[in-house]
Amino acid sequence: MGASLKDVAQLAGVSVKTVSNVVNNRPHVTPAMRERVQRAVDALDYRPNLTARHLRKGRTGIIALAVPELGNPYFAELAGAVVDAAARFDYTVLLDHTAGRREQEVLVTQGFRAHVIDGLILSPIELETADLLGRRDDAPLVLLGEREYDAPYDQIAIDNVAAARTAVRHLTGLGRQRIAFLGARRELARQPAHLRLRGWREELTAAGLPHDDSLVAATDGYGRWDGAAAMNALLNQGAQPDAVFAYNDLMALGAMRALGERGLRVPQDVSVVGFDDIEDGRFGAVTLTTVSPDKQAIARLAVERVVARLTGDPQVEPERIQPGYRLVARESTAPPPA
Amino acid sequence: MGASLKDVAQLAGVSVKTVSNVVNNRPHVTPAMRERVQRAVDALDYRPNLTARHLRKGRTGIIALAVPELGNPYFAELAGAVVDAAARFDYTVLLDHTAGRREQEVLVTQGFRAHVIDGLILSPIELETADLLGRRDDAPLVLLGEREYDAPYDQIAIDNVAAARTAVRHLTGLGRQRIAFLGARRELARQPAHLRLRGWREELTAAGLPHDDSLVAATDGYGRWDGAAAMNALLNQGAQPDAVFAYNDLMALGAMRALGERGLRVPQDVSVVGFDDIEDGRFGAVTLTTVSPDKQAIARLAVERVVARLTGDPQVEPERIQPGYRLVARESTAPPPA
DNA sequence: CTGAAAGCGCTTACAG
DNA sequence: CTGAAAGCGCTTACAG
Repeated sequence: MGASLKDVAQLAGVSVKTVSNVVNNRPHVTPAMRERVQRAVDALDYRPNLTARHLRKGRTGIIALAVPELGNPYFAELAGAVVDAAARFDYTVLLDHTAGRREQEVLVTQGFRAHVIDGLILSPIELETADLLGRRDDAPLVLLGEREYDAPYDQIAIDNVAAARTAVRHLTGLGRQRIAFLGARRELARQPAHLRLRGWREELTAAGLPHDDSLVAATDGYGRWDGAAAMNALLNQGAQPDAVFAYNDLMALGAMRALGERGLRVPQDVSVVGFDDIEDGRFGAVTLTTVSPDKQAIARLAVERVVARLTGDPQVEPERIQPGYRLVARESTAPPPA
Repeated sequence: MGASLKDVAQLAGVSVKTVSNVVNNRPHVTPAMRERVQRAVDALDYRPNLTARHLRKGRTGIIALAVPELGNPYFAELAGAVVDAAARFDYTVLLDHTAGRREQEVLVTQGFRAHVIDGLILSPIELETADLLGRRDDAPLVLLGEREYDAPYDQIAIDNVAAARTAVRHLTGLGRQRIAFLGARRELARQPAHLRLRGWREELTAAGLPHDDSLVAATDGYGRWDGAAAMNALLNQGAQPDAVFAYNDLMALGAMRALGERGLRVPQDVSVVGFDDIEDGRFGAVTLTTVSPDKQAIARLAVERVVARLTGDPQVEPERIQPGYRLVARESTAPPPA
């Protein structure tokens, strides 16, 4: 067991209050006193017990971040950014993953870790508005990502419809006409890809192109494997897309692999656009064009929001904040030969 | 603020002890009493304050995991596995990243989070034995990965020399003779790739091949970009490898990209083997042969070890535990035409 | 089987 | 400017 404040006070021959003042760098302590206490602190290798401090202050200095899947580089990269952003506010990050399952998301949301975390940043997949409305835990909660909720919580998400339209416009601008969408959900009730699918539809309409449902592939998951499977399914059904807009980069990468296995060349035969701008997309045999959300901003805004709720006026209206994004054009949509 | 034990006791008309017993599922409480207390718990939506509980018990239920970089899928995948393994012991995981910098690693190791974490799992890059010997924090520490230390701590790492030899043997078995190694360190003093480089050398010798230092490329980092840069540097110096063994998959992926840009075909012209078995390697245009460490086992062993130190006899000798690995052959080393 | 009380290690009014 | 004391919300011997 380490030394306590009391031990230090005893050794230094002062009260615990004084030691506390020194340890917390409070003013109004004479240099000589500070020096004397510091010597005792060093001698005993004293380190404050944060648990006790937190019990006293009602704060732990820990923010939880709950993401669906750490194996998805998007969330891994985002988690790294959140850890950095939190560090700037002296918060540390406790990591959860929900596997995108509603029960897990609800659990996290209901504060099963009540009192150990000060706030929560959650990127939900299946969570419903009702789950949020039934929430009783009062730790600040900030939502990330494209699911839309009718509940009084801050949410950080880029404008997914507009971003998807930008991606599709990039494709139509290349002269592509049969643009497939990969990553709709089989179960319509739980539709995270909703907004991106809508963007696809809207932009096709704007371009005077039909939106052909036989070019929409549904999946259960959002990994490389799902992308490859969806691509194969489409091709097996006889679809002949000249472009693919995938729900995310992982699926786009899987789709490119599937296209390659069938001898279809990217970008000559099929242009491909993903979403997320994960590092993987920048180093493949064919680099991937993608919609790049500003992850640093997302992380920073989320942390700032949690901290603001923790320290500020709780009556401030919850907001929907939209960080920026940009389209990064790479080889997978290099212009086809004229 | 939520309700406390005391509030519940008051409402139920019993002592806090009894409530505590019920909440903690202790035996010897009559069903009627349990029922009565439970009703009060529900009415007040009482949830125990873990901070207080932990202060009392001296444990927090939190294990820290410190990795160099979450953006590296290997560590992201490993982190996911650690979170899962810890959950089975009712521990949650607090995530740190060190950027592979010695100061950060030392900081983490010296218990700057003393008393908030029960134990630490660290994957060091630059940490030195001396840093470990100077450690004063008494929270259990388990080391991960290939750095070798002469300090009394548990370490979980596959046999890197043997694993590297397996990779190189796979290459020599294909008839390759000029096998480059990517990922040595420029600064020799801090040499994480040490063991894999030794494996490369030993296996070449065993195969009766020279180990040509002009085929060894040094880097500062271990990402895709570093792999591409190292590959380019080698090629620019006039090296003509017919195979590449990279320190990790990320570098191998970067190298493949660089080879492709120069018109060198994988596997026809150059065979490539990586290390880590990250998912990215399974879905490129050319899938990547790799050494696949058993990540589930690594995570499980690390957590078990921390928990054992926490609950068991602290006098047990620190061990070096070697989980399994296997070579996964994929397209990047498909046999060249005879 | 249950109650009253001490104590984990801090911080913070309250005196002096 | 510093000291003595209460209290954050639990758990756990100790009585009864």
